[in-house]
Order: sequence, then C-alpha cells, then structure tokens
Amino acid sequence: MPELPEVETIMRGLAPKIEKSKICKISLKRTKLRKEIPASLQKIAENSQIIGLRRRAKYLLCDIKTSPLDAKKPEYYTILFHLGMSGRILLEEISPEEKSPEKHEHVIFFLEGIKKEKIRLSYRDPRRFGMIDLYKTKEENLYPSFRNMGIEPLSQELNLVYLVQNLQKSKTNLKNFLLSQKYIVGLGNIYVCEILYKAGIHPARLTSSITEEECQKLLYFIPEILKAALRAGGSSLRDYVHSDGTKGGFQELHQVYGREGEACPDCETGTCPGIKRIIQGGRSSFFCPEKQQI
DNA sequence: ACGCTATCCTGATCGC
DNA sequence: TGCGATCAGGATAGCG
Repeated sequence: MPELPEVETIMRGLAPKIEKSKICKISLKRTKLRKEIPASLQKIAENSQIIGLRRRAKYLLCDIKTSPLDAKKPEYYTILFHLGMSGRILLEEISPEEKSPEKHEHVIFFLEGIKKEKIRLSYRDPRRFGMIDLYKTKEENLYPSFRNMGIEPLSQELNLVYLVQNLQKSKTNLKNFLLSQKYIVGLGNIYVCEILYKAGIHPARLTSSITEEECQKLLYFIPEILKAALRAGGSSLRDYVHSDGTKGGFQELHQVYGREGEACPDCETGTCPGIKRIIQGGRSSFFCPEKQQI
C-alpha cells in the first residue's frame, strides 16, 4: 500500500535515471485500470522528453515536453501515476526486445537516456487499483484528484493553527480525519496507525475533542514517522518495492500495524493487554489500549 | 455539504 | 490436498 514514503522513495530512485530521457515508445497491454488510461497518451507522450519527476500526495507525476514534428511550440503535459494497492514501477536498463511482458504488466515505457542507454520502465499492478492519466501541466490544479486536496504533511503549512481549525471543522474521528486526504495528504492506514500510537491518541477520538497538547504531539509525530519511513526506504508488506525491485525496511519498525495480539513496545509489562485491532470505516486500526485511551 | 458505505480487484492465507 | 471463503485497502460514486 504505497503511501507518501513509498511514492517518494520510488520517485527519488527513478528521477536521476530518467530525467531528460526521451520517451521513444509506449506499449499499452491493458488500458482499463481503476479508470481508463487516456487514448491520447501514446500520441502525446511518444517522442516527448521527461523534464522532471515529482510527488504530490500519493501521486507520482512525470512532467514532459512534447516534440511537435512541425514548427509548432512544444506543449507541457504531466503523466500521473497512482499505485493504488499493488502497483509497481520498475526500471530496467535493457533493450526492448530483450524481454517480453510479464503478467500484470499493463504499460511499458521504452526510454532513451541521456547517454543513449535503453531503459524499460514498466507499470505492474495485479489488483489494478492504480491509475495512469495525463493532463496539461498548467491545468494541474483543475485535475479532479487535486481539487479539495489537503496540505503536504512535510510542508510548513502543517502547523498548529491549520490543525486546530480543521479538527474543529471536522465531525469525524481522528483516524478518518488523517486518512481522508481532505486535510492532510499522503497518509494511509499504516502511517496513521503508527502516528496515533506514538502520539498516544485513540483512533476513535472525535476530532473536536483533540486538545492543543495532543495537536502538538501530532505535529511532532506526523513528520517524524514519515521521515523515519523515508530513511528506511518505505514499508514493504506485500507488493511495494523500489523501482529497482529492492524492498523497503520500515515494516520491521512498525510498532502496531499488523501486530494485533503482540506486546506493546512502549508499555512496561503488567497492565498493558497488548496491541488491539478495531475496524473503522471498513479498515483495520491497530492501537495500544493502555497508551491510547478513548 | 458533509459523512458514511459499497465498490473496484487479485493474491495470500485460512479452515474444513 | 483442494477448494471456497475471507482479508488486505486508496479513492471515489452514490446515498442519505
């Protein structure tokens, strides 16, 4: 389940290898993922140059500059990738003919790097929860996914005023608030569970009941957990791997996620009953009933 | 307008 | 051993 640290890690691994590359050919094996891949992708992006890679929320964005055949001005587009639950983007430095597509390999980009090397960039996604889309870069903020989207958790925008105001505005519990992408982006089930555990706040607490002191803990642990996950290269549970196929290591550092029944790492033995699991909004929440009281 | 629920999908795992 | 049931959950349409 690629969340902010996983997408950022993939982006950082990919960027130095494909920036300034030319997209020579795009091979579409299946066009229906979570939504239809636009039919214009090949026409617009083939023969374009990759200007840069970015991450926004859990989206990986690839900025391209087209190469019109006639004397027209180039146009700037962004190819958007979302990895859903099981998406991977894998980079291999091989010629196109050296490898036939694997199962669940839906799209393959054949690139030529700055040193004329051949690069095969493939999008694989067994569960097809991901998406690939295209829009004009300057119209990015009109793109549906980016309208009404919250702020980046590692930016200065995440501060006490912002958090207090939005917690008051919201009428849900803290787990759903952090997961919704409406206030803060990039957090998924794993990191929300880990953040609430370290902050010592029960996931079912109503947002309106969160004190200023608790806000300060959230403001500390949201970036802290994300940065620790980035240092470890993300969390590899099922499908997530880096663009070179290697795994992240943060799953070893999960304190509560997926650890129902285990002892709470922060509690002294005795009264703590260990990690519990509840369902909120159809999703598992892992927490310590001793540290995180309702 | 907001919050909640169902939906999409397949591989891994569990229980009989 | 085999096979059906269950679980995992990000974003979003649709409902109340």
